[in-house]
Amino acid sequence: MSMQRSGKRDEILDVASRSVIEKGFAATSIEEIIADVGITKSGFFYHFADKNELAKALFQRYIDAEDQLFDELEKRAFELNEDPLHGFLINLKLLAELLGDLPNGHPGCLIASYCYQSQLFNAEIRQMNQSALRSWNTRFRRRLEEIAAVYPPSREVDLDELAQMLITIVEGAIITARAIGDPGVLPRQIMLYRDYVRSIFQP
Amino acid sequence: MSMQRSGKRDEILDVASRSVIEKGFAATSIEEIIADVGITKSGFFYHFADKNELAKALFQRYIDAEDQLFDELEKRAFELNEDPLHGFLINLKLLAELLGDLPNGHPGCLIASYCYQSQLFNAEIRQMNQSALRSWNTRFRRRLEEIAAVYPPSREVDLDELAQMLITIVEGAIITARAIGDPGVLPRQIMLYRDYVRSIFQP
DNA sequence: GGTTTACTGTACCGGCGGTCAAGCAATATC
DNA sequence: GATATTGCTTGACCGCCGGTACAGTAAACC
Repeated sequence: MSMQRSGKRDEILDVASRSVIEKGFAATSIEEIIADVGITKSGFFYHFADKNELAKALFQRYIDAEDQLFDELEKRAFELNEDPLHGFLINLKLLAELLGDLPNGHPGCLIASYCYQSQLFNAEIRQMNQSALRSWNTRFRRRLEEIAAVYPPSREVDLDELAQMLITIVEGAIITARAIGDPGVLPRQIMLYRDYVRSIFQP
Repeated sequence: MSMQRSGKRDEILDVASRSVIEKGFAATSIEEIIADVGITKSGFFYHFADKNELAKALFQRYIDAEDQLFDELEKRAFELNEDPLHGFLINLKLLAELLGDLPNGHPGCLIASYCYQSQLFNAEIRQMNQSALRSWNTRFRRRLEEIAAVYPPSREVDLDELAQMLITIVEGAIITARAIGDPGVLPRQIMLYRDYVRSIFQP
């Protein structure tokens, strides 16, 4: 009986993460998680003080994974074309493909999920949510500023808002995709955004 | 003591609707609703067989209100300018103003709220969700088709996807607005969509 | 005057989030 | 080889909440 240190904590996070994305945080019961993991209730509360602490850990995990994903996509895109505009357009194409290719569309976004149940969480988690969104916004805005420096925009547009538009569309598309049961919405909407960006910088 | 017929049912819906938009459905307890309304638990279950029936009624109410709102905005817009493109652009402007003007930004969208907690609800509600989104999509696509008939698009674009983009952006903007605590996101994102539409039909 | 409508009152059930105290086996430290 | 620490288990318990069951009641409608 090999007793790996702290093995159950990760198992809890794995099981909980799947359940939360599928059913939402509120509908994910601790009793269900511990049954899946094969652990007792006290075992759960040994690792997490309460359900909020579980939410926090899940959230941090999700944000880190998304950050890494964005990093990799950006890197691959700009390896293919180092021009700021065309690199970004490739980046968007890769993003569209990735989000369209996942098993059943995108698994859903914890940001939005948590946002709609914000009263279930404390200020700390809402703060994490906010700073994650801001950091993604900054990431995309910087890319857009690099583009604008080389390709003067055909009409005046606020680059911060344009960066926010990508996040907005991804969040919104996840919702509509789930609601109408068509995972194709996500890649198609990203491609529309891509078309819009191109129309601004390369009319 | 004037006993108006079925008065409490509406009161329940009013109170519940406020709470659901603010906190989410799961975090809205029946006990809290009945305390606010000043009713007993049995009184609640006289009107609604279970919490799911409450969700259904709230949802139908929300969809009807949104439908009416879209109707009015459209009517006002096309009274100001009957050209399909300019009428639609005014329609979007009015929508942006309305959503930016509401007390604390938009109160939130039940569609998305329910979407992220879909396992809490039964197939009937998911069906309502789906058909509401489809009908809004059709509404906007028809407008875009009328525009395309007069203003041939500068580049090929799927009008159904373009219609879906508006819904996607509104849903997404509600989320980002809430998450970063800036109600201005909603009108600004709609105005970006407006700019995109104009760039397609009137480059 | 009888039925229907719109509730109230009371009592109860099971699931869930959460708490508390004690114990125990494996590992790390002295 | 004793001792502390880590990572749990066992088990008992609390209060809130969704939901059920059923009897009663006052007004409104026919």
